[in-house]
Amino acid sequence: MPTIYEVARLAGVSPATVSRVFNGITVNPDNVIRVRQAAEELQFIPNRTARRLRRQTSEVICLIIPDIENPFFTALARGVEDCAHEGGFSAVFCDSDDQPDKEQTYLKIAYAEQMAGVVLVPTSDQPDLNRLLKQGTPVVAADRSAGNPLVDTVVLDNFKIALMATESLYFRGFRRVGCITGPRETETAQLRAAGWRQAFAQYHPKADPDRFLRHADYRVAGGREAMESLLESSNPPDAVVVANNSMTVGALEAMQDHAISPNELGLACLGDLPYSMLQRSGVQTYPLPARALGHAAAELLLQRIAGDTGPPRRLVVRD
Amino acid sequence: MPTIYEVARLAGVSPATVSRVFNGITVNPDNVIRVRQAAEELQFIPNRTARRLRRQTSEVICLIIPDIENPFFTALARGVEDCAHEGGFSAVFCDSDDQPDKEQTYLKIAYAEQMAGVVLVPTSDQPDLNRLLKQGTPVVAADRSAGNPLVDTVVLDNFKIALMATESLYFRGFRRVGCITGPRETETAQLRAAGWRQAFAQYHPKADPDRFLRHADYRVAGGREAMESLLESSNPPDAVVVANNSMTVGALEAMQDHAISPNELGLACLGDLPYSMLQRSGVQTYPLPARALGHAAAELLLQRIAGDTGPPRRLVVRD
DNA sequence: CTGAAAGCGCTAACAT
DNA sequence: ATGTTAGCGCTTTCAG
Repeated sequence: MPTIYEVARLAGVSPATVSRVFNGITVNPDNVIRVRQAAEELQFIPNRTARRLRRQTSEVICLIIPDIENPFFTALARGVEDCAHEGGFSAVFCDSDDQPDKEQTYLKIAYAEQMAGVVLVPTSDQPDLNRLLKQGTPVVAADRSAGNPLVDTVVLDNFKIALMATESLYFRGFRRVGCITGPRETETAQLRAAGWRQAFAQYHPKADPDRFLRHADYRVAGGREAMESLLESSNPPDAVVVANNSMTVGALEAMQDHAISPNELGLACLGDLPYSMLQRSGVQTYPLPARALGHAAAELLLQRIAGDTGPPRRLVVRD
Repeated sequence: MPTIYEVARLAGVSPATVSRVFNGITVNPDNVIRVRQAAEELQFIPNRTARRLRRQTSEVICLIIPDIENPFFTALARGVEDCAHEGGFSAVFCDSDDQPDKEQTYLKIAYAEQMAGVVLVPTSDQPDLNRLLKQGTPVVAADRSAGNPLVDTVVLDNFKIALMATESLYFRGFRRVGCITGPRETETAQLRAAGWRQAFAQYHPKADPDRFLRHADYRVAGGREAMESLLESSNPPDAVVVANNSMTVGALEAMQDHAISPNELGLACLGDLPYSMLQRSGVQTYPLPARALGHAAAELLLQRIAGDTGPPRRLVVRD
């Protein structure tokens, strides 16, 4: 591993000059050339560890997501990566696997590795960000808030998305639109349910919405059970808004078991179905702009890294 | 950011002792306790950058995949992450986005960041691994080889998987099984086609297999076009082996356009279809053990990191 | 078992 | 514009 010193010797300059060349600081053009040649010859790449130790920061940002196998989060990751790239940063991804302690581990690593910043899709309600923030490493919460008033948050307009999906089902002529949303304690699930509630209340001011609402776990099996439960209720809905892609698949399975087609029972799905197959199944999908979400979160993060110290912001990504 | 020195002062010992405590080196139990307390009090976390600079290596391994939105690679990532975790390492993921220059960038970063090792799913034929290898950073190629006889390689048995998928279609009674495989220059695509060829030749010793084979790009649209092309040929197959999940979706779309059901035209898909929906569509799927592949690759990598200097190995993951 | 001290490779004052 | 030098925080000889 050649160092700056060897390059300096070969180029006949001081190490500082080599450093300057690699940091774009004004240097005599002649020397620039000689340094570049020497570096080329030695296959020199600046050691980032040393640089980082000296500078106390890196050019790497870290994205922590709860599930690397979920297309929503990988699309988000793409957005982060794209933005980081545009800004001259690299992005690395970590999978907290929906486990708060793994999340904590990766937060520690981000701290100990002196990452330039962190985009976090929180899996725990109160991730411990103190160390990171105290050290001055900016953190942006994406998709859901981190339960910390100090960190920036970038989210979707979950309420409105659900509201519109519900209304569109009514416009299509359905009469009683139910809802399958995510876990009770999850912010996005609450907001999506709230959006549905608003539309529902408008059409059925006297009805009890809870009879047409189910909480599930954002997974296929949960969606299936929830749909079963709705179908078996005394006064089943004739259409359902499902709060994410996986549960929609489960819902479709349940319908298939009951030999009900999406034409009879209307279905609106929040989030992309990864394969266009399903789009053809008659299910109305409302793609969530996951990539834009990631991009916006990273953009805000880069601003913070660049020194923006304004008050914490809450951004809503519209598309 | 408290340092080892502050902990040392608070604990009334030398920095070296603090270091030893954090590295599991024998230290007087009393001192261990005092150090731990002091560290706790100061919220001390050892600075990995400094450690890394000193030790010239880290406890982080890096996985570079060509597409973070492809479920095959994310499953592979999970395998890597699991294995790293078991071995006390952390894993970070990078997305080369199928672009050789991005791949190169991330390889440079892995070098400059002194990652402990790299699992690479190569996107270019000849990624430049010299620096990494010269420095002694082990690299394991996963899924396809890196065109470098010096690096370990962990792959699936693509030939056999395709062979078996083809045969199973014949067993089910189909008479002419065609094949849609990946890009001509891609190793996995070649091997899968070869597996199909072998079975095909057995049933049709005199036929020209190329009339029943299509190369596409491993994507939905490509699969669709390939299926169109097969359907419109003069003597279309009555069943098709499709070399990956995305192309299978495309193939199904084409069939839907022609109002052909998977019962009339048999379909075998290499790789999981992410949503069980499709499993119900009558398509026979041959799940690829992507997670096991990632796990095996990481396992081999950790062995190398631990000092195993045996000759380069080529592992075939069976399940 | 413990401490002192050197040094990993780089950057950023400070001088020149 | 360039060189000298002092660290960044840690680990690891080397003495004791």
